[in-house]
Amino acid sequence: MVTIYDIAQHANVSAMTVSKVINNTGRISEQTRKRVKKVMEELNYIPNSNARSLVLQQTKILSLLITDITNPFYTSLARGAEDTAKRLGYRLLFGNSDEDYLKEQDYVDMVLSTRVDGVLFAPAGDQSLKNLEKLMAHKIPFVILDRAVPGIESDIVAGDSKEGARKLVDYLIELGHSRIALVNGSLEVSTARLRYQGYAESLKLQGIELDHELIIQKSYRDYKDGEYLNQLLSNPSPPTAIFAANNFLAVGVIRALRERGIRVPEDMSVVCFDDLDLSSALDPFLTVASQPAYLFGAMGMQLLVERIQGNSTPDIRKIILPSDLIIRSSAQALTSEYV
Amino acid sequence: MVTIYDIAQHANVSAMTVSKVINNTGRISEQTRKRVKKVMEELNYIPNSNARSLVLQQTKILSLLITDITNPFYTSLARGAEDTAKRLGYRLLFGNSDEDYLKEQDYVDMVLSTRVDGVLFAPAGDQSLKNLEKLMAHKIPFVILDRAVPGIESDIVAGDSKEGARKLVDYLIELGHSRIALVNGSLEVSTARLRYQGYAESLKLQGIELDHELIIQKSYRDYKDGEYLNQLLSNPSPPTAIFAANNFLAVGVIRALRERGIRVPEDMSVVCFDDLDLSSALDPFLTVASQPAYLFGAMGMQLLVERIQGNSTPDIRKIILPSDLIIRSSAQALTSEYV
DNA sequence: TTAAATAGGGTTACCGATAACCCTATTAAC
DNA sequence: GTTAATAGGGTTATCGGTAACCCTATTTAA
Repeated sequence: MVTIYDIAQHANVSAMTVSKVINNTGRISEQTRKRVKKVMEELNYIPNSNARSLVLQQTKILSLLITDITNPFYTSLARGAEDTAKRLGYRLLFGNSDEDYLKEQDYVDMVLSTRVDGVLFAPAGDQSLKNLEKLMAHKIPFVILDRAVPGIESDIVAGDSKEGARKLVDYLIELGHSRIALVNGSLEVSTARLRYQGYAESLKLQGIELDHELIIQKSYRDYKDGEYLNQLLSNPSPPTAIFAANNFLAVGVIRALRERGIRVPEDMSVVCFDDLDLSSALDPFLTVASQPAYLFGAMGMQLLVERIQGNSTPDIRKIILPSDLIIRSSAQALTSEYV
Repeated sequence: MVTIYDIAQHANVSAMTVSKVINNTGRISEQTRKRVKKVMEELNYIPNSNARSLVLQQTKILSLLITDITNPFYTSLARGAEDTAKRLGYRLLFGNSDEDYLKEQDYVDMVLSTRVDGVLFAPAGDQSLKNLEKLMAHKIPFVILDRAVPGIESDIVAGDSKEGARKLVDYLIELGHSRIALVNGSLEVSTARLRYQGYAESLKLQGIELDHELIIQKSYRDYKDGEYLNQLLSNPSPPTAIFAANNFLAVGVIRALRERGIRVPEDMSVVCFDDLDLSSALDPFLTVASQPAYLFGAMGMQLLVERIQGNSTPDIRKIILPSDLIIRSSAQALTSEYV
């Protein structure tokens, strides 16, 4: 590999002069500058950012950790983060925790040893606390995305899960439903808790009693097994609508319903959090509370870089992005079947 | 940040001894080893991989470049690559070219300055040649994914685009269609060329004349504008089926058809390359030639690491993964409307 | 005319880790 | 009892780049 010393030799200057040309610092005559640049091109010089990082104590690498790279919500978020990072002159190291604390921990160690300048962190859940504390202990700036973690005070970009849930459940109630099931993620995840709260509040405000028999808890990821539906359906007074706490769970619910010969929305209404992008483009079917995923990434990155460059207030900033009720056809009025 | 010198001081040994403990090299007594390890834990030591990379001349970072992070094909591929990289002890730097040669070039420069050990490269198209040559000039090992680039001889993992296209078109012909349109990606992309060839061959073998009026060329990404459909539909003898060269194009085609009040499959059959994962799970609708995306990433990564570690033959390896015809309901027999 | 300022560029030490080699007590061998 | 091995650990140079400081010739100001 070509180094500044090679350039220096060919251009008949010192290595320091080459460094100055590269960084546009110091005093260099136009003549030498041109000569050096020419040699750099001829030799195809590419700076070694490891060496540079070592002395500058900054890598210009940021890192983005998401919990599921196959979920369209996170890929849109990733695109927002990447676009913004690039615009601001940073490289981006991706990581995928698969909702697994151990993978997350591995990833944190890796990130620390890479000495990244900052981390955009979508936590797997409350137990991510330990991993985030590790980042803090090493003074790595980070911004949390999507899921708050109790015990951590930091910049955060999240959605309004409670409000979104309320919108969805309100909508179902408006349609005449009162037996509404909730298929939720783990309560170790803040968004699942908030969506539960939104669900509960909405019911309460409408005078509908909360029935714990109608609440299922799963993981946001394992949507394939629809076993739990049997429990819901064998209820003496089964639900007429299901609120799935995220897109994957909704897909699981709908598949499982269809396998049992239950039609959506004719026999069962289904709504969920997070849109399905391509799916919805292909077939506008699912009624959802859609979150501006791209913005999550873009704004998070913006906050992170501001924090790193020190041109943000020391105050912690919490950005809550609204979600949007998109009414399509997976839920219908309960009375319509009698029409 | 804690360094080996801090550890050395606290443990009352030299920095070299610490290094030896970390790497399990040299001769160190069990006693000192334990003492050093204890200090490392107490001080929360994390090795600086930049410093290590500098002297070892290897970073243990690999890089994955894809052309569209929102396309489920590439995210599955990415997951395969990441899982495998992790298993083999490498970190992964992601990049997203958005099918743009310039972004791709930026990314190559970044990758070079990071001194990654190797690159998994899904080229934007034939003009990626220049970017790949740059990697070669700097002796960075790489494996090409998905799209061959004329002029580059390297390890590659790709799908059997011609065969997949043939299967799809054969199937349409079997269903009685003979006016079959092709909505293709840019011919600067090898997969688009091969899918065209498969299409053409299939028609020829069945004695159907190829009609250039039925062939549309777009980019794999810009599926939103359905303008071209007007051209197809105003044909004196319009198509009864459309073969879209990838999933995004198919979504665009179907949306545009529906906007025009044309039903799929009743009025128009549609098939395409690449599955839609979640979409298909939700609603098994699109008939597709599905590629094992995860395997693309996993095998590519495997090849790359073997190449880097030098335990592969010097011969170039080309792995062609088959695609699978999945018959669902977006295409139907032409005659059925007369039934 | 002379001192001070400036332009243009070089020296040196250091970032954190490792390779290659060296040194000194023990221990083993004869 | 002496020599050769070996265990256990230290020294030094180096990876590629940059900060801080230094040096010298020319220019500028008085």
